[in-house]
Amino acid sequence: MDEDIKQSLKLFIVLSRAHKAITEQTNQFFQASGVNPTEFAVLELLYHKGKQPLQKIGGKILLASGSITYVIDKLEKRGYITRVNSPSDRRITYAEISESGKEFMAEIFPEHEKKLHELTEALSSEEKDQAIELMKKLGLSIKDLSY
Amino acid sequence: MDEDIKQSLKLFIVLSRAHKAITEQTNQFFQASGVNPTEFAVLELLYHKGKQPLQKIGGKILLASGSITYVIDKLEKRGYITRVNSPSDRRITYAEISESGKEFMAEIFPEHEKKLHELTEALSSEEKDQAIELMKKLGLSIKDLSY
DNA sequence: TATTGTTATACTCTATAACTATA
DNA sequence: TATAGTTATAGAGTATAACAATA
Repeated sequence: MDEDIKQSLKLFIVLSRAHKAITEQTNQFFQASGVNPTEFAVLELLYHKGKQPLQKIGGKILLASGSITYVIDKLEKRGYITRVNSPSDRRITYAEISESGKEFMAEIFPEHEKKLHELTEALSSEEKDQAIELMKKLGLSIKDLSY
Repeated sequence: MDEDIKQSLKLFIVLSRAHKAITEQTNQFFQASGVNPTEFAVLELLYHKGKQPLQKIGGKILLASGSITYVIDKLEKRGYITRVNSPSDRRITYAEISESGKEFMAEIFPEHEKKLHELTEALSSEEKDQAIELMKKLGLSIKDLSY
């Protein structure tokens, strides 16, 4: 039992280190591309899932409404997204990725993927499948616990 | 090859989610205990490895020297650590955990471990060993890459 | 000259609360 | 009344640069 607890701590430590090692690299890449991780997350959402109400973006990225306004303002000033009014409910504003934003993502997203591929090449394809299963199981179980 | 790239992206996503799910819980625990993750990291270092030069702490936790001063000031004000001069090199200041800091860690560290154990109980002991091996391999390989 | 730690300063990100407008 | 988004404000945390003390 005591060994089990140490094992769980160990898992947390190696998981954290692996995550940190990867995100240090990706964040550096984001920064070199002129966006921060939050902005990239918003752009990725809009790029892959289409336009979204600001409220919903806040829900996915876990940001308060005032903070969303701030992030969306920045992306809009940079020309990567536009605000679009909802015709059916005039309280709602959508954020939609612009042509310029699409070009930006079309350029950096494949690089991001490629970088991730290189960063994880220590694992074979089989090991990655194993790791995916284990991390999925772990992540999902905790999401369930948090209610 | 294209599938391999998608697989790597998938691994990054599930790894990030699992990590986020866990750290959300641990950070909440830290906050309830009155410290932030950085402060906990410093305390843990001093608790388990003994006193350290401020410079070295900054290296481990990845903080600039000015930021270290800020963090150490906070912990010192709370009475969890003390500054100790080095007799051999008068430029150096050690941070050392105080009795009060030890008591604090003696109380919360086992809780932290227990919490981690509960959070990871979706995985069997064998699965955890697998996950530990995979994450270790991944994390170490990236550290090697970053030189 | 180089290194350690401090000070002063500024910036980024996020949260909170009060507000407007719409429903 | 409740919801969506904005504005104004504040705070935490971090970085940078200039500095003093020491090596």
